[in-house]
Amino acid sequence: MPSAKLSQVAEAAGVSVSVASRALNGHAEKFRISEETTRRVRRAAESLKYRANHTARALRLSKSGLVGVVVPDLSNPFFASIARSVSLVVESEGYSVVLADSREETDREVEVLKKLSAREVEGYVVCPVGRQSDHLVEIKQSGTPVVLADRTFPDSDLIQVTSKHRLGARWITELLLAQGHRSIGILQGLPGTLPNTQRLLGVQDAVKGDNDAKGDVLWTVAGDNFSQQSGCESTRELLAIQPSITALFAFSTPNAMGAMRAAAESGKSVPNDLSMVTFDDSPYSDLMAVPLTTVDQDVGRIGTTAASLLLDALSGARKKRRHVQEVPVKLLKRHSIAKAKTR
Amino acid sequence: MPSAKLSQVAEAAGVSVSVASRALNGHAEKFRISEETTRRVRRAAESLKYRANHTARALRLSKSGLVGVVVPDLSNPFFASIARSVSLVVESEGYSVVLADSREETDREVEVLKKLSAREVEGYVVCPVGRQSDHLVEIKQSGTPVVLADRTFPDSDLIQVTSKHRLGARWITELLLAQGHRSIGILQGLPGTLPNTQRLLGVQDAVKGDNDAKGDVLWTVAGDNFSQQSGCESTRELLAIQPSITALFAFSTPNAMGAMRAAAESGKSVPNDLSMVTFDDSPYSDLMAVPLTTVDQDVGRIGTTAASLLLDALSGARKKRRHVQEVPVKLLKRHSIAKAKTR
DNA sequence: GACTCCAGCACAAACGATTGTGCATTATGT
DNA sequence: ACATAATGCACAATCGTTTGTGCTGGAGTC
Repeated sequence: MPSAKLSQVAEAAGVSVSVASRALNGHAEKFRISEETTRRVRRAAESLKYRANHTARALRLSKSGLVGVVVPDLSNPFFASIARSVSLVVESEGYSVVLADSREETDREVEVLKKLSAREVEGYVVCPVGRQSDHLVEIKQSGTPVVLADRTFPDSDLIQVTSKHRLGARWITELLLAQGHRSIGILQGLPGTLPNTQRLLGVQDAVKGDNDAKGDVLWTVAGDNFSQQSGCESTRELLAIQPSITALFAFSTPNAMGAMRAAAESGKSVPNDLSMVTFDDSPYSDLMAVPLTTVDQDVGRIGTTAASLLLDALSGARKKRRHVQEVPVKLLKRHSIAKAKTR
Repeated sequence: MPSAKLSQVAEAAGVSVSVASRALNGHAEKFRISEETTRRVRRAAESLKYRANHTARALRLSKSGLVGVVVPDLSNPFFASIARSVSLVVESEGYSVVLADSREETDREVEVLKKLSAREVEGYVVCPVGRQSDHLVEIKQSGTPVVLADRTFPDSDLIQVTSKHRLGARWITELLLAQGHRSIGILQGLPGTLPNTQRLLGVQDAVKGDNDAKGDVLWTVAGDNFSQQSGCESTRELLAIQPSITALFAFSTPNAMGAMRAAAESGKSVPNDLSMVTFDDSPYSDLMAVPLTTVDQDVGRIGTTAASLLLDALSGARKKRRHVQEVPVKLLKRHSIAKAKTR
């Protein structure tokens, strides 16, 4: 049942469409519509269950009321949570979220962005695949606000929000150092992305900041992606090349999971033979075979601040805040760190 | 940069808008546009980077090209995966997904559905909160296709897709019975919802089908929701009232997690003192302290079949298939079942 | 009583596409 | 050569809103 049109409301109220429109949109005073007429229109609208046609309005105002959210993988709870908070926030301002999944492929990312732009979304929240930002700044320059979340490009002047990766990595590395670990394996995320480089820096911060830890050796290895699979293989490799490591810092939980499997294969027990920590918490981390000590990102907050930054941009508010926002992280100490054995 | 309008393309090609429109939409032959003209229009469109304005087209054709997806909680990987597959599938037909999260509240569900209808979405995939379906059949009757996923209402004639809950529950219960368990606790999901009742039936099927298992006792208890919290509390309660149970069947993984905690508190070890199985797999189930034996739903397939059923309905295809589709489940045998101790 | 003035509303033009119909011009048939 | 048909395109209405402007009638002023 195509709901009532404005013209029907107008007719029912005995006025013209223009009056009906203004009455319903609160422009009554500005256009000198009498209170009584306004009431009549309101009543007519209600009794006809009038709901303004978004499409028509969108066409007239060139405001679609849509914001695009694009994530690399919606089945990843991290991104799903971001999408969720964004949706919840922008919705309160009358916007709806149209969703796109880039499948971790940059090509698809630019493709879905094109599709979204054809839909005339008014703004984007995107968790970029990671290394390229040209297409994103292009969009921004074309006038549509873009806010980045998680993977960011500080060199661009895009609005962006991310966790305090560096600080978190530093903290958790300090934990490792404090337990005497001097040979630490690092399971990287996607090299070249901001979270990854920041975390690497954080690790170095910790090492440099610790006088005792001079000459510490970090062995880093990179997987192709965030899967358990890749985590397992990389760890196998690492353990083969450098069996002396006493601790492993995985940059993602699935990677850590894979690492645990690899450790088990090679007869090392966690945490006794190999301490293990990770970035990114999973909902079940504390129920794992060995509860993982992790640095936990505040996903919800990433999403909500991204959303409100976008809303600011949409309402044309000057950005009072810096163009890159960092949200705090938390250290979750559980039981995957043991004292380093003397070698 | 508001991309080129059709009128500009037309002008550039030296034709009228109507010709331009038809040329670009493949109606050239039908309306006797010469090939040469068609080519000119095409070239003009390309060089101007013309992209049809979705909004205008939507208004004219009353086809928004949008489908609404509403889920109770996007941060739950189960629903996120459904949303993802739906998005991926409908996108290939030119639709986009607009997302809504009902926060497990029926009120919000009807509210977001209203919003979506104001946006003139052409169809819905909804994972209902669970017990009420009136508003959904109402939408369907108003002419917009609705496909239900997961929680379904077989009595309505809505199109719906769900897992073989009954069969899965039967299988896994049989596993328990085969190990001699005769007193089994059941941690229900949302009572009154189809998955829940079906699973309950499946459990009974297993018991009735086993001649040895006459007089078996099932102790069921229901939590308020699918949280660990609720699983933990319910289990505490259950163990207090009925300490003799030797196995526990949780209808969701978070519930099972909570149950494990409760078991630990009361000094019972899993699976030695208490076997535990669950419905719904979590991505990390096999890395848990004790890898859980579960019946695994094929989430991706739920999503994709829901999506294609919706596409069928949108294209006006007669529904050749039954209006409720059941997708297969898989038994994942891991290590959370032990032989029942003789009492 | 003729003047202005203002309240209160209606008209009509957009927004950018699709589509039924009309009008030339050329081609065909006899 | 004349009627007819086919070809190739342009006109204009339409989808449902919003909004700049114009119109009307009654009150107020002198």
